[in-house]
Amino acid sequence: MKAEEEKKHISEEEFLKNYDPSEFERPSVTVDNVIFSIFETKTGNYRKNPEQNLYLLLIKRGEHPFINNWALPGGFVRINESVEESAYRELKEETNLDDLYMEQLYTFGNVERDPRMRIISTAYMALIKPENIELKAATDASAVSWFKLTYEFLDNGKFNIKLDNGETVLNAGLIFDNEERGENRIKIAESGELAFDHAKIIGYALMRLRNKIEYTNLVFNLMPEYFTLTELQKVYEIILGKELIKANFRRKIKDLVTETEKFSDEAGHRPSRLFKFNSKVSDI
Amino acid sequence: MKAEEEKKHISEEEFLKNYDPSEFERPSVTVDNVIFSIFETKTGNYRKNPEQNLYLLLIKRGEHPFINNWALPGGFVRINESVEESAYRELKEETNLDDLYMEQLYTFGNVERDPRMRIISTAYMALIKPENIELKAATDASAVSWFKLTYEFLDNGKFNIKLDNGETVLNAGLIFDNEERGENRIKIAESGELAFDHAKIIGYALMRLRNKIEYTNLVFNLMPEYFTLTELQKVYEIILGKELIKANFRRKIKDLVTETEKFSDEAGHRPSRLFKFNSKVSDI
DNA sequence: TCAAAAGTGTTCTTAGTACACCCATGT
DNA sequence: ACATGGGTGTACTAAGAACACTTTTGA
Repeated sequence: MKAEEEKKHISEEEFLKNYDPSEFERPSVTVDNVIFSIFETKTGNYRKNPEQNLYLLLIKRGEHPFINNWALPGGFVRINESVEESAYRELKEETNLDDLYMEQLYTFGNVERDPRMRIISTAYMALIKPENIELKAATDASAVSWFKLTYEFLDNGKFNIKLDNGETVLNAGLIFDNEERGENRIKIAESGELAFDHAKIIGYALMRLRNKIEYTNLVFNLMPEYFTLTELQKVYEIILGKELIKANFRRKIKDLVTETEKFSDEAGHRPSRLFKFNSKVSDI
Repeated sequence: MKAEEEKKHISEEEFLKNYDPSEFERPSVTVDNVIFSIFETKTGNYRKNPEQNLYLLLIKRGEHPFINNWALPGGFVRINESVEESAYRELKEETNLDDLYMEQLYTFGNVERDPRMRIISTAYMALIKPENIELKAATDASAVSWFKLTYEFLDNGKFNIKLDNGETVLNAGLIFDNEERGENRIKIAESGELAFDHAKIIGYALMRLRNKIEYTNLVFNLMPEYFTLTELQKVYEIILGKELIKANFRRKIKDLVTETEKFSDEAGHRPSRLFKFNSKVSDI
């Protein structure tokens, strides 16, 4: 590497040849993907806009442990792929998509988080555009399903997540504990048939999404190419969990979007101009 | 776990007994700590305040690979400790401190990041108060040293870091590439005798510190119990890399600090009131 | 006396909040 | 006609930026 090293008794090359990688007992490493998207559902009323909701992709486990519980899609990091490649590969296996946003969320490394053995898992958060959804059929006897995600904050640091795919409803309860550091800042009060510590991971992802939507252009990754400003506002409202005032919202995001000449029709009210995003923002 | 599982052919208990954890070839997992502190150096001029600087703790490697280069303190995650415990243990081994702030930074998982073997490393950023520094003597023939850290942004996404411990000067060059995702967003142009990808990790930590100082109370962890507002402002200025206007700065942080009845003396100018921090801010 | 830093006040600009109003559409 | 959402204006408040000035100290 550096000239001075050549002078040492053994060279780096020689050192590497003699290095024994089995010297340390190793944990396994997996990735888990928290995949969000926004879908809309038509309402009965011809005047009303379709209802938009936040959705999360889960897989029903076909094996022990946590058999028949729901889990985040993920898998083991292979020895010849980077952690990111691994997350991306798993994501593609589940969603068949290329055009998506992915960011590393957090690495969960508590000793007892998997009953099988010591597993450290790096979680990723992915956002995919609704127009791109093309869900792969369930593989190896395990079901894949999008769950509508709603959540509410309670008073004493508690935080409930509800996941509903039309058949199954999962209710998870989380607790913030500011006395704790790192991974244990969020504790699972009620796992609600979510496997492993995945309720906690989902909680982390939600918080990350909530925070970053305020100061980045993350939403962009949840929107189709053309969208109305009301649709955009609704996505913000869903993620932030509060209503926004239209005029103020529009002033705030006006530099992020570009007006087009297209309009949405098919509505029992005044047609709405379609917009596009015009830039990205760095987000380290 | 759940009642329905009991009905399955094999129980979870039985499943775990037969589970073979050696089924997958596993990467090794390490932690690396980016440990920052602020030290002050007296100036010759009796009127002037001491100069404050940002420092970073590095270890001189006594072994291949990267022998004689400087590296972040860290080590392997043991099979019976969480990743956070591991980072904390390493931190204590190096600094002997309890009272510190630590947060997970990022997990670096590129395949070729360690020439020995496949190593995934979870990096942590730690902030320690200058009053607490009690540096452990160098262990196992490797030197431990605080490096003064300065940095500058260049035009085309480039970013230079200079580390100086009085004897050795390390110059690292990093490049932001917004086309890339995740770990590869920052590339190493010049490693400057920093081992492995540690220049990149330091770059990540610096960016994190810069960003979070704006919307959290992280600085608190770099300040002594009592401090003047000018000292506090200087710490902000060092980390943000720009000068701030005194009156505006004081208005901005006025709710974070509490006035005390103490004053700093020993100066060739008007004595300065000492303040304390009064609250913490959550920072997920 | 004076350099250095402590400490406060003023003015202008920008961003955020709340609310009120009019417009266009399909049934 | 009318419910629904599209679209814009106004008025107030809070936060941010730039600058100017006074005060206090030790040598």
